[in-house]
Amino acid sequence: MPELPEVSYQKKYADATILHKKIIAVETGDKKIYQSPKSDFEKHLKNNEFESSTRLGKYLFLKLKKTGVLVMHFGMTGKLDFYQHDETPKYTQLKLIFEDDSKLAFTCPRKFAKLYLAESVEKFQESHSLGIHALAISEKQFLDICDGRSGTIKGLLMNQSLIAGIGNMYADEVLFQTKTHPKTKVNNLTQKQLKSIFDKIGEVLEVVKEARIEGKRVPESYLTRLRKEGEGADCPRNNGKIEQTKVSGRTTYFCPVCQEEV
DNA sequence: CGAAATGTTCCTAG
DNA sequence: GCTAGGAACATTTC
Repeated sequence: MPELPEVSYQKKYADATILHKKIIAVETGDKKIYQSPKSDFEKHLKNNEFESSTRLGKYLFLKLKKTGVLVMHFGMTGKLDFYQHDETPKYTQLKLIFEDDSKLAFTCPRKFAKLYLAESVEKFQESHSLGIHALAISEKQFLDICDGRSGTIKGLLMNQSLIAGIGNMYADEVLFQTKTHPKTKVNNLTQKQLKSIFDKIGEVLEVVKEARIEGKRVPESYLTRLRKEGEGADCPRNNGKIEQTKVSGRTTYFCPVCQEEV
């Protein structure tokens, strides 16, 4: 459940289920998930309640009524599961039991997720050198970030310390929508191309976010939905066959006809 | 059986 | 400091 649109879905889910309910019990799982001692989590969460939630990049922040914030990073496979029965879900790493006997499980089979306790969203952003939230960035901020960079555009889009929230799938989508080859060096892109990439970041994330929240599919014109078909799938614009390569160490899908290499 | 999977971090090397 | 590439992490799924 990892990139910004999926985290938006988790935020909506949390808002609809767990706010303003007293936590009466806390059960913790694998130590590697916890970025502070597990006893701290138990101490801070028990007899407390969540007041509100915020999202920054791929992180979800749950503000506690007493003090501080519970910070969630979903890794590749983390998600929230709210339920009222007695069976603890598989792969539960954190379980909270509320006063009304409802429960929240934070599950993660691959255990790449992380949980933190922080004083505030701002302090966490600073101490983890998180960049600007991908849906809050201005065109000028984006152009400033691009200025003087020598790496690939895909690497830049996925760099969380520059822009927070874009991962492998939606970096590919933005570059497909702007007909940019993922290996293009940032300093070889014109201002006009960069502006178009900026526009599509907002558009792609909004469109996918809506789709995730509403439980709808992403548009037919999107590359995202072809990822599972892999190489050889037809380009949504009927221009060629989708190819696969590696950029910045990640599996990258693109259409060699639409996204010509420079 | 082997490979790959929406992420981050750490290491090496240029 | 920036960037690329690879490995590691742990488990499921194809």
